[in-house]
Amino acid sequence: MPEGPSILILKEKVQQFIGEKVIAATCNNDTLDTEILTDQTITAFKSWGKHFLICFPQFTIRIHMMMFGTYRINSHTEKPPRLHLQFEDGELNFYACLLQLIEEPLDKVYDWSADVMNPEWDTKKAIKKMKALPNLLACDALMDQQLFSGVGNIIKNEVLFRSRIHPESLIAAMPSKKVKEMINETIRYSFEFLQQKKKGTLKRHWQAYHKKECPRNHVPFIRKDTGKSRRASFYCELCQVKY
DNA sequence: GCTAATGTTATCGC
DNA sequence: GGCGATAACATTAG
Repeated sequence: MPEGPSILILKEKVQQFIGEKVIAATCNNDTLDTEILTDQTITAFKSWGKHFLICFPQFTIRIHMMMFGTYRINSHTEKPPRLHLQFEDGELNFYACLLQLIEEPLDKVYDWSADVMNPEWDTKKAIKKMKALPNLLACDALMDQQLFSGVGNIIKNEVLFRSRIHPESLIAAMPSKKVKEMINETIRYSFEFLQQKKKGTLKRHWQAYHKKECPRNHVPFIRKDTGKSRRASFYCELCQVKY
């Protein structure tokens, strides 16, 4: 279900529960002791990349949707939710996700400047981190959640196509101007993704992801599992330069 | 009915 | 112990 932008949409949709007290909570496996949630009041919803964070006064619940995670707000499906939060007036349900209790302060756990959609995003820091990885490929860099938290396979493919970079390019071989261009496009496209996802027009505007041919010169796209993660890349050998 | 897919973590073998 | 490769998990549109 989610790359970073989809988590921002979730965060927006649950704003009504801030300040609400959990009157009951359940978990359909034993990955979280939900007893600690009873009578606790939600102080905030936060996100770091693909992590969705439900904040309580003394701790935070981390939710990761993986590939197939879903949620329902003030409704539920026929299946028992992984996490169910019952409020006086409403309910929140999460399915097929990973749950984790965080007891440390979030600022100690998360580097907010690594989240491509966070206002604290830090391009210079990202470049510095990439320089420490001499064999890093562009496709792996974008998928690395420590470098570009929130980027998934869709954003990766669209960014590489739009900035005309071959997925198997060596970051260290790219001119610094090109690296910056890739980073700027990552931020820009992530927000475009957000707007289009909200409008329901996301798929319609894909230029590379799952596309058959290059919209620039109409040659067939190469589809190849690339990089350490071996995730599918869709790219044009004519216009995407391999550094 | 089968396949593939927006992802991460655990485990195995070297 | 560290590394990479592989398996495991879980959902649903097409």
